Amino acid sequence: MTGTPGRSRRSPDHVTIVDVARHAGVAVSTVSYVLSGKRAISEVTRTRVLASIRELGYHPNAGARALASRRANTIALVLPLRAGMQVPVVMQFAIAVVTTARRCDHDVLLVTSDEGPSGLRRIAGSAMVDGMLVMDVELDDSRVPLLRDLTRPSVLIGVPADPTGLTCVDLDFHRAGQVCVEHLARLGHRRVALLGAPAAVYDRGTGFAHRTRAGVAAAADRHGVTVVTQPFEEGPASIRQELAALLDRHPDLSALVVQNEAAVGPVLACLPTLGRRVPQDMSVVAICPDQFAEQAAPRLTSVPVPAEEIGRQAVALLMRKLHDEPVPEVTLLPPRLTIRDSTAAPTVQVRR
Amino acid sequence: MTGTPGRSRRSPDHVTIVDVARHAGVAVSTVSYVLSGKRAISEVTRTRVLASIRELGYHPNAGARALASRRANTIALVLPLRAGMQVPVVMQFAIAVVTTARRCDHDVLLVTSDEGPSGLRRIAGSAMVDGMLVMDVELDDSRVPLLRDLTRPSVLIGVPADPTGLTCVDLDFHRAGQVCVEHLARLGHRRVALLGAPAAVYDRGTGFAHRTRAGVAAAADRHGVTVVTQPFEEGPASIRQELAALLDRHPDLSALVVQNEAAVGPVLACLPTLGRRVPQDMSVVAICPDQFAEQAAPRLTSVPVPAEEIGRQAVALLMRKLHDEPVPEVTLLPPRLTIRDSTAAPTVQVRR
DNA sequence: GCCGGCCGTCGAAGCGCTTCGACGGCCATG
DNA sequence: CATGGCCGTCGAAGCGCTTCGACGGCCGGC
Repeated sequence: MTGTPGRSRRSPDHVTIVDVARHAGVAVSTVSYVLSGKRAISEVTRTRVLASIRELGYHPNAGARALASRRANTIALVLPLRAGMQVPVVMQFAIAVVTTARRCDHDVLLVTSDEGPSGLRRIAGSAMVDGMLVMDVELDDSRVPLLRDLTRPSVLIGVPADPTGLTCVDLDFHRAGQVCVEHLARLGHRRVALLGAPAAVYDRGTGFAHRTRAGVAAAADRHGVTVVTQPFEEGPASIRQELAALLDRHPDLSALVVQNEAAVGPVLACLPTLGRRVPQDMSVVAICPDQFAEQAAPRLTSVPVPAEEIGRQAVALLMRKLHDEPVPEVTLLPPRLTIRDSTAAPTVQVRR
Repeated sequence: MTGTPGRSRRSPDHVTIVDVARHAGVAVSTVSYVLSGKRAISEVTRTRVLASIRELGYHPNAGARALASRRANTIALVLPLRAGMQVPVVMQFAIAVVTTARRCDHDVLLVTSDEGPSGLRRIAGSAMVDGMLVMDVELDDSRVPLLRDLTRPSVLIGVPADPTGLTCVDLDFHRAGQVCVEHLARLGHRRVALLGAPAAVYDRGTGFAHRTRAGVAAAADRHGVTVVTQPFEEGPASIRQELAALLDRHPDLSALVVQNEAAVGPVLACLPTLGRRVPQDMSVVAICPDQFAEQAAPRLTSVPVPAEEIGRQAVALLMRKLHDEPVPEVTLLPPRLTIRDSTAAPTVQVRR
C-alpha cells in the first residue's frame, strides 16, 4: 500500500503527459503531437490518445508548456487603476477581451497601470505573457517608449501623439465629434456647447478628449456653428451649478454635446429644472455607451463607444502580431450616430 | 561574428539565471537562493548577485519557476460575464484584488464565468493558478461542488446555501437589510417598501438579494413596521411606471429601501414628479456603492457595499489558504450605515 | 588541539512539456 | 525486384528554474 506503482511518486491526483502516454501505450511525444497537431498522427492512435486523456482527466501543465514552447498562451490586459467615470466602458471592454482571447486559446492576465512601466517590464520579462493590451493610453504616455522597445508585441487602446512603431485601436473620436455637430447643424442649431471630461482629463493629455474637441471644433467651423467647449467636473452639486452658469453666460445655446458618462444623467435631470426641456428647448447628443443612451429619459441621440468591438479588434490585432503578420499602426473605428429622442430642431432659429 | 560566445545561442536579449550566475561568478543555485531567501547567503555574495541582476536586467522566467516550484504565484479571478447592473462594484472589487494580490507577489488571471465549471477545471488543472477567487456565487451554484473537490484552494465572494467546506466572504446583507429598516423605524416610519433587484436576480437564487430581503423582513417584524418588498426592473420607462404603481397601491408608504444601483438614480429623479419630495414626503435608504450615494441629489443615506474591503479580505483569505493556514468558512463584513440627506422623520406620523 | 556543527556555496536531479532528428515500415516508382 | 520517399512513431535533448544533499571552511567547546 505505498501508492499506485507506475505512478509518479508525486501528488496523487496530478496526471502528466507521461501518464497519458503510458495509458495509451504510445510515446510521450506522440501525445504531444496529438494535442498540437504539428505532425501527422494516424486516426487510430489519435483516438486512443484522446480517450486516455479524457479518461485520466489530463490537463497540460501551463508552466511546462510555456517553458518548452516559449509561448505562454496568455496576454496581459493593462487597465487604468483609477476606476473613475468610464467604468462601464472598461468593463465591457475587459469582458470582450477575455472572451475573444479565450476563443483564440489564450488566457488574460489582469494588470493595473499603477505598477507603471516597471510592471510592464516585469510581466514581459518573466515571459508570463506573449503580448499585451494597454488601455487608457495618453497622448504623451510614459509607457509608450517602453512598449516600442519591448520584444513582446502590444496593442494600445487609444492613440498617443506619435504612434510610430506601435499598434493602436480606438474609436475615431475626431469623426465622432464631427458627426455630433453635423447632426445638430443639420437640424438647424447654431449655438452649441461641448460638455467634456473633467479638466484633469484634458490636462493629463488623454487622447480621446482632445480629439473629440478638435472634431467638434472642425465641424463647427465648417458648418457655421458657434461652439463653446468646456470641461465638466463631476461633483454631485457642481453639475447643476456649472450647467446653470453655462446657460447664464450663453442663454442662446440650443444644443449640447456631452462626452462625460457620469455627467449625462444629472445633466438631463437638471435641464428641465433650469427651464430647458429636452429636446424642445435644448437638444442633447452624447458620446457614451449605448446602454446608457437607451436608458436615459428621454432616450439619447448618441455616438456609442463600441467598447466591445474595440476589445475584439485589439485582441485580433495582437494575435496577428503574435503570428508575425503585419498590422496597421492605427486602426480607427468609424463612429455611428444613433438618433433617438433627445435631439430636435431648435424651436426658435437663433439669428440667421 | 556568430553571436556572443558564452551566451546561450537563443534569443539575443533573453537573460537567464545562468547568465546572472556567470556574471556574478557564483553557482546558479546561489542566485536562486539570493532571490528566494530560502538559505542564508553572505552579504557580500548577495550584493554582488543583486548587482548582476540589475545590470543584466534579469527577470525570472515565470513558467520555469512555476514548473520547478509547483507554484505559479498567480491567482484566478472569476467574474460574472453579464456586465449588468453592479458594474462599478465589480470593478472596484477587481482593482482591489489585483492591488492586494500584487502586494503578496501574486498576479491575477482574469476568467469569466461563461466558461463555466469546465473553465475552472481547466485553469486549476493546468496549474496556471495557485488558487481562485470566484465572484457572484449564487445560492445553489453549479460550481460549488466542483470548488469543494478541487485541489486548489478557492475563496467565494457571496455565500451559497451550504458553505460547508468552502471559504466565503461577503457583506452581511441580512444585517444590512436590518440596519436600513432599524434606521427608518427609529425615525418613525411604519410603512416601508423594499425596491430590490430585478426579479431575475431573485429567481437566479442570488444570495445577497435574498439575504437582504430576509433581513428587512426580520427587522420590520421586530419593529412593527409593515414592509412591501418588490423586485424592481431596470428598463428606462418601467421605473417610473413601477414606482407610480407602487405608490398607488400603497399611498401611505413613507420610506423606501433601494437595493438596485441602476434604479436608485431614476427613482430619486421620479419621486418629486410623483409628488413625493425626498426626504420630506419620502425617505430613501440605499444599499449601493458609497460613491453613488455621495453623488446623488439629495445625498443618500446608505449602506455601502465595501467592494474594496471584500476584495482585500478575499485575497488575504486565499493567501492564508495557500500557506495552509486555517480560515473561517464564512466571513461576513458588518454593514455600516451612513446617514446623509435622504432620510428624515415622516411628516405625518402614520397611525400609532 | 581536535572534533562536531554550522554557515555559505555548489552540483545535479528533476519539474512536465515541446521539438528535432532518427528510424522502421509501406507504397509507388523505375 | 531494388530504391526512394513519405508517413507515423519514438527517444532524447533541452526550456529555466528550484531544491536537496554534499561539502569545504571556520568557530567554539571540551
